[in-house]
Amino acid sequence: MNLFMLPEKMSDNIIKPNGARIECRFRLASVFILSAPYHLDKPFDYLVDRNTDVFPGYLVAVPFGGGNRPETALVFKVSELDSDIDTELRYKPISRILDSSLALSEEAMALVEFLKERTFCTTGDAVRSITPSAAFSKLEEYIECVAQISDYYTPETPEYKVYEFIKKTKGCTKNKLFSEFGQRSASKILSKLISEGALACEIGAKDISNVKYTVCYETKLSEHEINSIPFRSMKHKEILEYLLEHGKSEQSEIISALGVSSSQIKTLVEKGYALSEQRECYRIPYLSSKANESVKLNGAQQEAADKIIALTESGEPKAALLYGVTGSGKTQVMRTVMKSVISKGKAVILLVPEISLTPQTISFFSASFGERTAVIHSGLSAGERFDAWRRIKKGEVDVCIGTRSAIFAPFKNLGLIVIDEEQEHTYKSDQAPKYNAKDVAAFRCGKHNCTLLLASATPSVESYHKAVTGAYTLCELPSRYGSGGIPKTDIVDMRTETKDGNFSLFSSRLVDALGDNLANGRQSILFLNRRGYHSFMSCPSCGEVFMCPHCSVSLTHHYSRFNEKGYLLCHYCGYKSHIPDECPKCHNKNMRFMGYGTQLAEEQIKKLFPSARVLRMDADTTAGKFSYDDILTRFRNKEADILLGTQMVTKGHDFPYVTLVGMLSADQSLYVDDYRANERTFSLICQTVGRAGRRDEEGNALIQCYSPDHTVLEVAKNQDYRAFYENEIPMRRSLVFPPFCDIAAITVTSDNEANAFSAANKLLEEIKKLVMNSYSDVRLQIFGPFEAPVYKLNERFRVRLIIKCKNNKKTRALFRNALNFFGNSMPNNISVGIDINPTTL
DNA sequence: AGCACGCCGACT
DNA sequence: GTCGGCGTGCTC
Repeated sequence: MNLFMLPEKMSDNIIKPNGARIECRFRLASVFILSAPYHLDKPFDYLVDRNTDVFPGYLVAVPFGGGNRPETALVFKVSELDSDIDTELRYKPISRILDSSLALSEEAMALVEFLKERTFCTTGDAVRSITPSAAFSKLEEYIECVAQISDYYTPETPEYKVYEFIKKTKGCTKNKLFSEFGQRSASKILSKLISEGALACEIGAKDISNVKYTVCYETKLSEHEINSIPFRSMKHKEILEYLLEHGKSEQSEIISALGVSSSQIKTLVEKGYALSEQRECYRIPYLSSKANESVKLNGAQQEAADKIIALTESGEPKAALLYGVTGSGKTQVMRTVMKSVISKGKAVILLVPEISLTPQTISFFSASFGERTAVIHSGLSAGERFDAWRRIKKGEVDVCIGTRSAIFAPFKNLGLIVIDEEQEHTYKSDQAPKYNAKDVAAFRCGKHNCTLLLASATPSVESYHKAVTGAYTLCELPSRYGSGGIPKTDIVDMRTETKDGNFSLFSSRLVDALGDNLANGRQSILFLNRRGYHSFMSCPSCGEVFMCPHCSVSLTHHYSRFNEKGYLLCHYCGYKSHIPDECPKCHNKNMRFMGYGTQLAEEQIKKLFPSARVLRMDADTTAGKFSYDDILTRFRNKEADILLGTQMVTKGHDFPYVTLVGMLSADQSLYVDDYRANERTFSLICQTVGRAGRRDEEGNALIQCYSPDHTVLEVAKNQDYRAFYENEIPMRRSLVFPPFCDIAAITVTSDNEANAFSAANKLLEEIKKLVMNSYSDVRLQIFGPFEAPVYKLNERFRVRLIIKCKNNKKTRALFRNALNFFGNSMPNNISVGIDINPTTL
């Protein structure tokens, strides 16, 4: 039985009497439907005409499902079809081929495969992240009348009415019919009339209208000829003179230069005095104009640059870690290496954290590389993103500067990938596909035989470990650039402040220092970490913080229906504890949850220094598109005395007049529910302290905290990364945290609490079974199921399994297997997701 | 995920 | 009768 549309000429497939087959008219294209959910993300085969050019990587429109609704799909294989009518009838034909300029290259296909394998995402998720998917046109079904409706239907019948409606409406879409006649009856009538041959359905895809054009004009006339024309309007003469002087010019240029209108220029074209031309144009958000100032590298910088350049010339995939404290001149080294690679005709991707992608950063690099620079970041409009992508694909660009997603920039000849501030968590995507740009970078380096350069003043423990163990080449920049030296850093014990009756956010020392700076007309930066939505519990008098006895991360407060106070939970192993009435160490009954915000700090500071000009910078004040940069510029121009903000203030902005930096509470990042708390705190302190005194004046840094004896504070005070690392690595090893394992967070979500838990338990059983049987060589340590940190979100309950594992092929196969166990029918609205090495739990 | 199909109760 | 709600099952 066959319900599909029949191929038109079945006679082509007749088998000859001697048994030899005539070459089939069709081939078979195996495709993935881009909108398919995980369990439907498998190959579907469609017929494609033998004479049509279709190759793996092409995007096509196909009819899908019972209603044959059009779907965009990715072709991954084209194969011969056995010319057997029965076989052929099993497939539907492809509707159409989408613009081949969007087709995925061989490397792009490999990247799709990579993302699917590593992040458990669907083909659609992968394709959307590596192509400018906004360029995909929407598919629509247009209904047309192709024959007279049968006399059988009199004008009163609904069939007749539908037919007439379509006849009246030009380009009637299926949705329009549905809204007019109701989905149920309309679709019934539609399929009836289509099968009777009166109507036909065609899938339309708007071709990429996303390309923007500008009009250019030029003139072939000489000055003499222009002068001899009897112009009615002097404007016309001006325009021609302008064209004579400037050569081929864009319409917008002429308009703004001469104050003329476009119709005046068009008149000249009509009269034959000027020629017009459509030129594809790009929407480029930032333009570089600054001249390239070349800076001489110092000895260590030159040495590091030479070492890395040698790697790029090896013709093999290599990786290097460029480590140097704030102000040691990493950027100069990066730029030198980039220049060297580009001079050899290769392309470079430079990834920076979102927050550092300021016009200053962009122009620093684009000044060196000029017009052949593209910028990609999340704030781009769909059109801008598409344009950048096309320029890169056409080979018009040597450097792509951008945030996470820029790692997919479609260069064909990569020579170098640089990841600045490599420890930043923004390189990990927290939406599907949950990839880490570092992993993608390593993969692409393998494909292109190019070099991966990670740069940081405070490398991640994982990366430094790789450098120490030899997987990465380590390049160190020891000395601080300039004569300022490391700022004088002091730790302020807030416990004594509390004992002395000072309950404000500012210690008396910080107040004094701020007052001095104000009096001397110098600037100060105050940093307050407000990361995370969960509060940990601590004792204000002795600084004790409740930690998980098994994981050395702080316990997090959760609400509970059974106990009004709630309880404390470890997000790594699920350890639960009741909320204590008093501090177990000093028996203080005043235990409290930590956490306060920038607004409170701003209020307090205005009370302390009514005349001070304060700029606040956090997620709230930087909501506007350019407000972030605005604030930084205003501060740099000395329009304020104090810059108060969250992590944004710590990034590598160079403020020459800042001599004082204060961290209001360094502990806030030390006791978050994360095994990387130490690493983050160290990094934050180093970066914050680095803001002070970048020029010749000595800077001062004050670090306020409740646990001044903590090792991390001690080593961060001296900016001693090596000491931090030596302290951290044995802890990671003994507690089994990365780099000594990988962490898979499996989240089961359901609108029903009990269902979520039972599904998580089923999944747990399934994983255990798999480990017992065919995956006996996979070693896992499983925790849970327990409530996810955000237990209830959007009326859905989230339950977690945390699995320590080794992220390799076999382990991923096991997870995939376990996921497929839920397989085709996910019961009761349950969904499951895996995040490997998530940044936040 | 969508969408059809089928079963059921409510209603012009 | 028919419209519209929801449960079930399928998608080349």
